[in-house]
Amino acid sequence: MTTYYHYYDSPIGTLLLAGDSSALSLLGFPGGSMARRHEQGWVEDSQPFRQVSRQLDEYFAGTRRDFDLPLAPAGTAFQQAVWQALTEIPYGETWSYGQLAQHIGKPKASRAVGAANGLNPIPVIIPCHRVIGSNGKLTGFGGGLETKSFLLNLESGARAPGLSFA
Amino acid sequence: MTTYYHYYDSPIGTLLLAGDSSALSLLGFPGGSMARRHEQGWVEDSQPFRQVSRQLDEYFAGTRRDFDLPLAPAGTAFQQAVWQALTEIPYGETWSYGQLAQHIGKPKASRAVGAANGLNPIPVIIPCHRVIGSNGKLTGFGGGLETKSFLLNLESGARAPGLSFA
DNA sequence: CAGATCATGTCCGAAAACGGCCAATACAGA
DNA sequence: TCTGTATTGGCCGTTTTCGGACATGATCTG
Repeated sequence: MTTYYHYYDSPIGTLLLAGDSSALSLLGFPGGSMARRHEQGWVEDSQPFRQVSRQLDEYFAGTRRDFDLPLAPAGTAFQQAVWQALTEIPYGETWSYGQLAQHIGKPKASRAVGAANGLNPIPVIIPCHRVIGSNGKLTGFGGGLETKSFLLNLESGARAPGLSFA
Repeated sequence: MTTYYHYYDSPIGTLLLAGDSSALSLLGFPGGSMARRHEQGWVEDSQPFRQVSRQLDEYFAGTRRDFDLPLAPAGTAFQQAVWQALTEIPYGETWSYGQLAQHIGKPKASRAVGAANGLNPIPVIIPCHRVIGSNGKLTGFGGGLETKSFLLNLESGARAPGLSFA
């Protein structure tokens, strides 16, 4: 099965898109601690990512609230459950790791949820940025906390998204 | 890639042959400690094993001393090296595990060689039975020591192969 | 309020266990 | 002496096991 990839320019930097002809399996930040680059054997081709790119355009423009794309993130059953649950967090809302844990029927697995969250292969589209600590702190994000903050601001409808941490 | 299998009757019992359309990757004894059976998803078909069967026929009849077949044993680099070296032991000869270790350039790895030997996926054809202890004892064989003895007797040209252990 | 405790799934590195070994000893028997 | 048979300690790759570390949070203790 051939894996295709394509670099997409966005307000939060250049993003790596990758997947096969039927579904997206990876969205990576080239920089930061979770840096991902295309691997040997992958084929550069923007064609399979036309839908993805369009919907990302709309999302960053603020005109799209939900993604409608075939996704194929690879992970364990538990991780799949977590990522699935992530897609059920409404645009603009934030849940705590504990709430997410409850939502998948494992109330005490909040920490494991955090770990699974950190391994989300398709951030932004699978909105792991909508999960924050129960005390309101952002606590972590593969693409950097600034990016997490940016996304939350974007979704909050702020006219001029700042970098308000705290 | 489809995996084919076929059961082959031999003087040392029924043998399981398995592989893809291009190479043999497994020869298993259905009984004994190292018992192997065909797995789910494999396809029964004697066709891919015509060459293998013919050469085994000749080998057991005593009219073939070397096999000429495409093999694809799966294993680590070290194991591959050991199995490769095995094929260089002449018919009828026996080496010690230490000699084999030397032959692959790791004189002190005789013990590791023994372990790799025990994982040989294609016994008989890859002649792991030609390796014995430096003191002359047979020490071990997946298909049972009797089988190992039988094969060595066969290769020694004995008219009526007995089960001389000692 | 600041800290300690515990529960949870997964990954990763370290450490230990486990063999189809072998050469160097130590001894018992002739 | 000269055998043959146990015992010991070292050697090597692979597999298994184990202990932390995490994008946490409710509860308990001082």
